[in-house]
Amino acid sequence: MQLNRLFETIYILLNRKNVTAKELSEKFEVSIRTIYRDVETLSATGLPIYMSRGNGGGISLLPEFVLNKTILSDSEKNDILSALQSLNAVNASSTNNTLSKLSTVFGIDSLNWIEVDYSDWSDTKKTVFETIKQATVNRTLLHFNYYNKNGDSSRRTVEPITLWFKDKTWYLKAFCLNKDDFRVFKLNRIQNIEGTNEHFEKKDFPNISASKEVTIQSTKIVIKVDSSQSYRVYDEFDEKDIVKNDDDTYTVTMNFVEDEWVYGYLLSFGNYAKVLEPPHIKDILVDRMKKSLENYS
DNA sequence: CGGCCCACATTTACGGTCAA
DNA sequence: TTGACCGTAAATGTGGGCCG
Repeated sequence: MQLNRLFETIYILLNRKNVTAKELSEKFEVSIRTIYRDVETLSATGLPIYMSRGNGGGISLLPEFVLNKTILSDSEKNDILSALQSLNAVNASSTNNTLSKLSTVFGIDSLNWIEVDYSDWSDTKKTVFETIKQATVNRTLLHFNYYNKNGDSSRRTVEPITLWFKDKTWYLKAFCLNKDDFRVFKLNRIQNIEGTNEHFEKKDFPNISASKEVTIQSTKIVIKVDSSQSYRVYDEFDEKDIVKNDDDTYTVTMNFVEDEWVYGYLLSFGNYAKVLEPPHIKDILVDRMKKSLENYS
């Protein structure tokens, strides 16, 4: 990967609306295939780069990106220039280095600081996650159907801000255009997600505690677990939430958003755990087990 | 003759593989 | 990492024939 080729490509794109891969390949004296690979790399940094086919087609940056001064100021353009010059002078070598410089210049925090292994996720969940990730990085609007607790669905258009992992579950912090307010969406309840090319100005998500609207109501649940499950207890909970009892059992305190998942999760301990608090969850679980029993009798 | 449609050509992107 | 080669797809351009 020739380093400054990427920078120069961007610089050319900033000054020209469109350039074909062939043209670039001739300029840089590399093959067309290499140019396409470069574009792939640039795209991976979150740069809104796209290509169009046919006569008059070629490689370009999203016009909003080039024109919008808030995204790319003159000083940032100068940054690119100086980065180019310094690279020419130093002749540095490392793709990672290039990518992080690019990210810095463009103010895009899309580097691989986090890795999510979703090999055992369903295709739907993967799609939802990937679409949100792309839209968050590129700051483009998202459309999706959202199911609330009661199973009612509504079509939403949102400005994604952050993917958020809390209590073993993924959430999306976003600005909802339908409600004209900030909202937190549970990924599991999102369906028929669609990305768009419509850009938006990034807003800062308000402090959770400052806004009641977006507070996620979690329930304090206390369970007593058999010692045979110690591997699960220490694997899945924080040490400070685990109390080892004299009778060789564990008392675990957890805070979860109460929903189907939690009931299933608690039941997954089978007869090795017992819910101590709150009473209403106890009742729900008893009810479920009774119904399960009926199914098998 | 002018306008329309269709088939074909051209230009460009896109992804895979393999060897250097 | 790159280049060479392969096939494929999509958008656009072109030319010829048909029809009113």
